Amino acid sequence: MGSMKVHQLARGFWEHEPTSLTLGCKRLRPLAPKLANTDTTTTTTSTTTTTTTTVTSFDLKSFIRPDSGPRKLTSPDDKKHLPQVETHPGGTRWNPTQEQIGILEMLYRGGMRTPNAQQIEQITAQLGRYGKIEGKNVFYWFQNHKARERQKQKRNSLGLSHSPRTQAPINTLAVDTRGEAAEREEDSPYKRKCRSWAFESLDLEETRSCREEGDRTLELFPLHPEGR
Amino acid sequence: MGSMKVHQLARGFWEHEPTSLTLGCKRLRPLAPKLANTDTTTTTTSTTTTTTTTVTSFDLKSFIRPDSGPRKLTSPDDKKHLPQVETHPGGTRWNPTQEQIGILEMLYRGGMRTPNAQQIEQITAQLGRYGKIEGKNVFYWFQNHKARERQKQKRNSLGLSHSPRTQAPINTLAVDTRGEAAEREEDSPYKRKCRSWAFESLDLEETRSCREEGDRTLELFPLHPEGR
DNA sequence: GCAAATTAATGATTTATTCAAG
DNA sequence: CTTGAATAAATCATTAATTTGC
Repeated sequence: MGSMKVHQLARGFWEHEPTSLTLGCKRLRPLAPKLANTDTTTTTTSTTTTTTTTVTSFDLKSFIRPDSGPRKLTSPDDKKHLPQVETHPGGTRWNPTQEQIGILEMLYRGGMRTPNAQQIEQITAQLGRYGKIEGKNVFYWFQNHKARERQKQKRNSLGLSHSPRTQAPINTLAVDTRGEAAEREEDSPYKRKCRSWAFESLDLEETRSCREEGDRTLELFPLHPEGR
Repeated sequence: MGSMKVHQLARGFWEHEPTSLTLGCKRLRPLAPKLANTDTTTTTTSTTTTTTTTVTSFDLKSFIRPDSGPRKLTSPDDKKHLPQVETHPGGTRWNPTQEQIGILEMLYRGGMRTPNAQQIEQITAQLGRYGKIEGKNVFYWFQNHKARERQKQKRNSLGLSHSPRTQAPINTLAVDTRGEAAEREEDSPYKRKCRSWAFESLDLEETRSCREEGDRTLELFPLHPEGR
């Protein structure tokens, strides 16, 4: 469940010791035909690794072609998933509970627009009490909410007040269903703050393959399968 | 240097154990006036900690207002940084070495456009051999390079060939200074892949304040000061 | 009443712009 | 003026609502 590992293995990766990258963990890609050209399989991800060869040097080939590739190989039954996609029980995307949304809206009304990493962590921690949630969800929520409030407001101001003015100062009374009053504030577009950041998931399959002990895979977030 | 901690403290945060979150590390927000009523405590549970008072409830106030706000409090000397921003010696932003760029361009020419988290890690690790670098740099590089190659190409096609055609098939001979041939490929805008993710930096000031031991702050990336 | 078919919301990504360090 | 960094806008893709036919 929601957890992140980032221990051993992660350290190895991120700290990029000048050594050979210790790609110790194989990464066996189930599919990945040997031909490898065009390939479009979507997901696959990975690094590819032309399978076998150990890898110790940079080996550019293994990087290119993030995904995509001919789906041959799988032959008959195709990618009808089923015995595959089961890795994560719940669903693919975050489905906020009422409490979570309530809190988020409160924060938004309070003036929060682009929380920084630390704030996101805390919010995530708190919201986690009401249901599964990750930091990225919080980040995205604010991004989306901000954008949509903005466009909603624009629509309104254009919709029922013909004069091009009355843009900023007046708090549009054309409220929608929910009270979404406070929006003015000092939204200040472009403020050049620091931004939230982190690398996530990777790919379920791959990560799985690396699993040896039971807790040192690399995943900052509870990698949700979504092979999207 | 480039490393990420994410150990002790981080685990506590991200895993959001239903317990009290142990926000041992203060977090004192310099600003954030005391007003605050409206409260709406909702949740309860720790986190936050408006400065001194221990705090045990959600306390939204401490979240809002990522930054900005009346900078009173700090009183005289202000946030003139200086003795503060020193955490990272070098400069603020990544300054790629020739080798790093060479490799990145190779990858780009090889067809890589939007590497996923795992790829970014590996690339970062390798490029780290030639100089300080973080995953976000790699991420941004690809993003920027892709965008700029695109606009450059557009400029060219419009600039020196009037016929709206000759857009795709021909490899524009109007090369700029550097060889940037391969650009065609199947760039496929919008592919809905999985994306890289991670939370970063936070804020120098705040993070610093948390510092107690010497290595268990929360920062997935070597927080670069840039108080931007 | 229910379940497939549609539509409305909105979570998640990618692309376009903008800012600013060097 | 080049380009790393960050934000905003545009999109895609799911999921929940809502409607419709039985």
